[in-house]
Amino acid sequence: MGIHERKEREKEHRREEILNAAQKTFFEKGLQSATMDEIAEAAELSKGTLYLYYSSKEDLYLAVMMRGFEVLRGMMVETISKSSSTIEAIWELARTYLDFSKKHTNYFRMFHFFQNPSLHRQVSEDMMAQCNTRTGQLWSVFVEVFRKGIDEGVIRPDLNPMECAVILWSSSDAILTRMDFEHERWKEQLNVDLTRVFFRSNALLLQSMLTEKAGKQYSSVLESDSIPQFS
Amino acid sequence: MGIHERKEREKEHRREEILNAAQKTFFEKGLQSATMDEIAEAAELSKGTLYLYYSSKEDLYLAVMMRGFEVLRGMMVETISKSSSTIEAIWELARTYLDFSKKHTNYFRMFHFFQNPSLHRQVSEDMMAQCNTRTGQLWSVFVEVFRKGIDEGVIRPDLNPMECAVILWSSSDAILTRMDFEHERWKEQLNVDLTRVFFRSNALLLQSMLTEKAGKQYSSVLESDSIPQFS
DNA sequence: GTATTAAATGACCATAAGTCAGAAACCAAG
DNA sequence: CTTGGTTTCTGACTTATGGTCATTTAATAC
Repeated sequence: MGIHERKEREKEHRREEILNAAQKTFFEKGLQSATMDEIAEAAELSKGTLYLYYSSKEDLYLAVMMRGFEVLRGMMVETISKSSSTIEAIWELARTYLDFSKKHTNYFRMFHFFQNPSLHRQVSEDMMAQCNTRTGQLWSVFVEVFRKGIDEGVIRPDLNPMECAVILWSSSDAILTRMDFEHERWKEQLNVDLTRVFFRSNALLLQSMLTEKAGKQYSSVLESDSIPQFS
Repeated sequence: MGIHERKEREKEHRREEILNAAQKTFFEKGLQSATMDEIAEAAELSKGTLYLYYSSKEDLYLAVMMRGFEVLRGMMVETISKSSSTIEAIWELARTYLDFSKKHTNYFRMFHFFQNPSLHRQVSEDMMAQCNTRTGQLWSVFVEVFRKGIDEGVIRPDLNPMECAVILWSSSDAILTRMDFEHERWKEQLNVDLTRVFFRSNALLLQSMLTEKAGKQYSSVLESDSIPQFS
């Protein structure tokens, strides 16, 4: 009988509907200000039902956030497929994160909640484990590119691909976060264009990561005073 | 008459006592879990009184955080005074931030709440302005060192001191945050030592920031596979 | 048609930030 | 010392909200 299967599908569908309602509400109001009653109303369900599918507001928030991981991963994979060299791929992956932070700011902001466990109050072990698996997938995309770069002899062999990934990603993330919240303030009060700083920072890091050989090839691009352009 | 002055002093003293109680409570429980009733009890005052001195829990939290700014600024100024060259000063300032994040983790974590306005619900304009003034003081310490480096010809003249400061600070901050929350996970599951990554990241950035002349002088230090050591 | 299981409900509970009318403490003047 | 006014403090109360659970409703099996 297919009844059991149909019920499974309906259950999954309900989970998705709740997620849609939650996403809409969280995007509009943020984690703190969105209430479970609002989400329930948006989902046309009672509050109690939400708790049959997600064990806390924070879990629900992280479930929405994971959609962001998927979006970002898709963008990253596409970027890699379009790049014609490993160095270009690394450069463009960082730019992809910039694009993501601008087009999907709501997801981008959600990441910070996940990354800062001191903000967690009701996050379940299970949800945390799921999120960690997903971030692992993201990391591996990025790490692989560096590994390839080292194999090809364009990235310094004394560097560890994982280290490179952490360094470039962390620095990008930090600047994008600042950009998100204070782009105007820095621009107007301090005359600093954080977008420019973002590319500058990546150029400086990448420059130091290149082998001597690759350095000669790419130095003119990376040292340009305008934003480096590969393609 | 000195009555008015005495009352002012007492009022200031009360403010400090409340801050002490709040610090103790926030350090133990964090922003979310600490309650105003607990803080009131620790301060041996009623909850209502707290609101005569601070207009919200979040304002009180930020008031505690600003003590952290002062501690960090003191450490930074001392580091500069002990450094025998500008490059060493830059390097050691980053290390100082590492030390701060380890010795004063509670303050360090508070900084993230301040830097992420999407977490703010009841922060007053006034408190925000005070915090911004203080961070401005911190930035200027760091920016001045870069300016000096450019003047001395050891930092590339095509770089802007403010940009350099943002880049090095942001990247340090991001790695220290990861270290704070996931040092063990990265060490054990991925065999990545984030402390090493921290120094690596700074070495890579600083290397690219140096002028050719200074590069020759410092390259051996910055390219060493162990943690660079200036003094 | 009836029993059993699954899904959904919403009144209810507990917690906690913030308020405010009144109490208490303090002070100056007579 | 007393009185009246001012400042400071209090804690019961209001309001908001995350999470629960006994009960209802719906679906399925027999």
